[in-house]
Amino acid sequence: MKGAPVQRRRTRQRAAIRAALEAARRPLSVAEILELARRQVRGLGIATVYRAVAAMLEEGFLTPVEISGEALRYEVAGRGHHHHFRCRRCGRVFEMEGCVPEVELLAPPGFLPECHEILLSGLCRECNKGLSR
Amino acid sequence: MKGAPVQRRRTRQRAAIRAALEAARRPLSVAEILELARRQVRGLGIATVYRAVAAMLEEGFLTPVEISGEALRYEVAGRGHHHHFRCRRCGRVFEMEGCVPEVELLAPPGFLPECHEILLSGLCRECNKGLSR
DNA sequence: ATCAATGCAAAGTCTTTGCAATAGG
DNA sequence: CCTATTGCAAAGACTTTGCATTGAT
Repeated sequence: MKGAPVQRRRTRQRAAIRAALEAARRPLSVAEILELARRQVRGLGIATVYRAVAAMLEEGFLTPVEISGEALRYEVAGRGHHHHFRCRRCGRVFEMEGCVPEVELLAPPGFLPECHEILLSGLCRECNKGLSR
Repeated sequence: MKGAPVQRRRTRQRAAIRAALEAARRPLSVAEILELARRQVRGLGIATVYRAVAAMLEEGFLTPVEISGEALRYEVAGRGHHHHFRCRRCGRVFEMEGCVPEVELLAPPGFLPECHEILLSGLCRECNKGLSR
């Protein structure tokens, strides 16, 4: 159901968007991407970000990270299985390594778990430090 | 900063909304609440659902359940700590008992986890049964 | 020279708000 | 009666789409 792979073109906009996502090392929302990428491409339009993100998701460069109610975020794909930590103070979302596969044992009888997501919330290092001293 | 507790009134609309949430035994989205509650109160407006949900959140009757990207859902509060299972086939979200507190050990050094969410995805009992036979 | 990609503005969604009418206490 | 609540419609916030123009190849 998927036509030709569509030939992409390298544009300043998409390069900036890609760079922002790679540099961030954490999931970014469209608004965050726009803000960061605009530093390199002034006048960058929000629609362009949405379209670029859609294209990058399609090509598999990005993966959606859907954090609780908040705006959908995107991160560079292929970083392997991992989870996230959201800081309740600064609102940023960070990647965490490691996993606790046993969580799938929580599934009720008859249910078939195929994958899982773990999200911790609290204070990130910076905010934790800032408050405690 | 919170004025008087505000006196609530018992209306057919809110009763229907409350009943829908209690009967469902699982987190419902605003759209789901509207659909279910309309069976009892025809002409129920979506704005009323939003306002009722907001009021119920404020009084602590409901808790928001923010499942990955999808619409925010709400469930009756006070059922104790638990997690959720989302069926990728029928889209419903179920409650799961139990917990794996060790997940908080995943937090990076310096980070202070305060709470966590675990979401399993896969097939619910009905969908799993339906497919395997 | 092509046509993918862009920027702007219009169009959609979903959620919130304004307001006159309704109805609970 | 008083005013919280409702339903409708208008207003917002966020995302998608249409289209003429730009720019990568």
